[in-house]
Amino acid sequence: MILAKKKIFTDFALSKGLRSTRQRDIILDIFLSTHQHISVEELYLKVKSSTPDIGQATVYRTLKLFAEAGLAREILLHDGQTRYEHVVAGEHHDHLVCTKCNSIVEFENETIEMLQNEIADRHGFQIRNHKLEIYGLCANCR
Amino acid sequence: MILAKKKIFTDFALSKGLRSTRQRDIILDIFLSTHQHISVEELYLKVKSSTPDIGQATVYRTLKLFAEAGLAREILLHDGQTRYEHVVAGEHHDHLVCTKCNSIVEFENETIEMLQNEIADRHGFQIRNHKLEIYGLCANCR
DNA sequence: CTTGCTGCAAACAGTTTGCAGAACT
DNA sequence: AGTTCTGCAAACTGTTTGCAGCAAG
Repeated sequence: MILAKKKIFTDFALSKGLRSTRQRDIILDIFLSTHQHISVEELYLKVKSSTPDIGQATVYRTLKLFAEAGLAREILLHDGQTRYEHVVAGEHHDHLVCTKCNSIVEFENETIEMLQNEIADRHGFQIRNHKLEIYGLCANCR
Repeated sequence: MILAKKKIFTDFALSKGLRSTRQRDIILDIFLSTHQHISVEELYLKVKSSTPDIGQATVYRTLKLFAEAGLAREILLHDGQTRYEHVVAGEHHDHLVCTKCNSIVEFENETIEMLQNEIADRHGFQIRNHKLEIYGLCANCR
């Protein structure tokens, strides 16, 4: 929910002594209005077209903040760009990535999550987050 | 097994009409002698110290060939470098990555692999490979 | 008024590429 | 001989950073 996310960021900003600025508000709004895995460049273009005087360094800096605040997550695919996706509390989805058309299907699987916890426990490892990507051909491309 | 890997590459080279060169042999030897997830830079340094006249462009180009030949796999962690790991036929391991000390523990889990196949089937997706990384704190760092 | 934030441009890091000469078949 | 491969350096791409001015508290 969008308002909830804004609150997460406000709280984070408060706890870190960060200022609330026009740029951050705009970038957050636009980020929240996107879906899936947006690259910094793509987001920058959207921001630019709504508010041309925002620079891309700010977009980079702001997305890092979002990630730190826990409302976005960096993901690395194999296209040389850093992408960000929304973090939804308590939910975690993984990705089927088509290597031909680059489409991405998200899925969730409780059992896999559970197994991961078991594995982590066995190694004395404390999970912060995880990433599962399956590469191959999607239904259309095969 | 090292000889088997060399054969994989020889066969691949043959099928693609690639030449066998001193550089590729040396880089392959050194790559096979490494463990875990070596970055191109690290490998280049090893190569350089054994054979100073090999350039890093060649190392980059050669590692791509290895990946194409199926004996290495590119992995992206969050440190801005592309790393390569060995591909062992029929085996697939995943990673527990410590976000503090950057250590990596490998693990394997049959059940997760199975579940992945199910999920892919359900989406009409044909798996080529996959990547599961769990981030958090290792036993030493927590 | 103080300090953090921003835009700009320059700097950076990792990777790729053009090209002339060397090496393989 | 013909073609692929290599080393070098320059080019590129995505990202980060220094700094002077701007804006929030």
